[in-house]
Amino acid sequence: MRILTWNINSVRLRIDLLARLINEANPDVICLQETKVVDDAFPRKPLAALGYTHTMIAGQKSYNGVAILSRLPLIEGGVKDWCGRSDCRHVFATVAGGRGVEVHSLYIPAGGDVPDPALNEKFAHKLQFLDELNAWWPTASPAGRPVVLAGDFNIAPQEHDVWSHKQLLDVVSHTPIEVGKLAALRETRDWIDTARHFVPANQKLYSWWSYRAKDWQAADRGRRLDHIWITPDLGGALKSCTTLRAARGWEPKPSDHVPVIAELCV
DNA sequence: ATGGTTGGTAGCCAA
Repeated sequence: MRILTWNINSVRLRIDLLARLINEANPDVICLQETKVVDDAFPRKPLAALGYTHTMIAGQKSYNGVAILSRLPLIEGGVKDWCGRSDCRHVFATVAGGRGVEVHSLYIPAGGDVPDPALNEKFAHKLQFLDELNAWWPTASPAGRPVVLAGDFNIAPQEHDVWSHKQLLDVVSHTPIEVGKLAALRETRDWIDTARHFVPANQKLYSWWSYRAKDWQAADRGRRLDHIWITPDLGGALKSCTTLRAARGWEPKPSDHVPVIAELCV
């Protein structure tokens, strides 16, 4: 089973790039973030024509929005709300058949610009969101069920998940407080970071490059914000994890995030 | 030190 995650930054604007991605990566399950569309206007028809007839979608006007698209039937799915908001950042569903893998598409708040929760409500929201996830995961989903947690976490946890560790220590996405909370989240289930399972910690690895750079490829000031985590019971099934760096240059109008794909023998 | 771009949607807000 090939599971892909992508912050698509508008599913309607990039439906043709999504078709290209499907053609190149051949995923069975697709987790999207920042779909930016209400459910009634989600482009279901072109995706059904490509074989993705099973969907779990939570969207709203203008902002956020997550989805799971699958070739295999989805069962027992739902939407999770955090921080008392219904802002469409988390959907989940179990993929029928095989080992019954539970897949989550997650969009953690970006957190604004100022890395101080007392001065910046968005950063406070991000930290509270992480605290609530940390409290929930130890009790979530039935024991014994394998889980894939995929999405835009908006945090680059390791030194070489950013272009300059020193220069980004005070930049939201790489500050010690949020990195610490993400480390706590990893401990809730002993999650395996699938990308780093295959790429050594001393090697740079990014999934996002800002639109603001004149030449993203030349500057290469990226961050690894997009992740696919799996529970340890899937460790033996993990065959590969690929970050599609080339997608940052796809025309027209690439997303600022690139897809990440994990391959599991389940 | 600062500003740089993009998407959704109609004013700026969010990333």
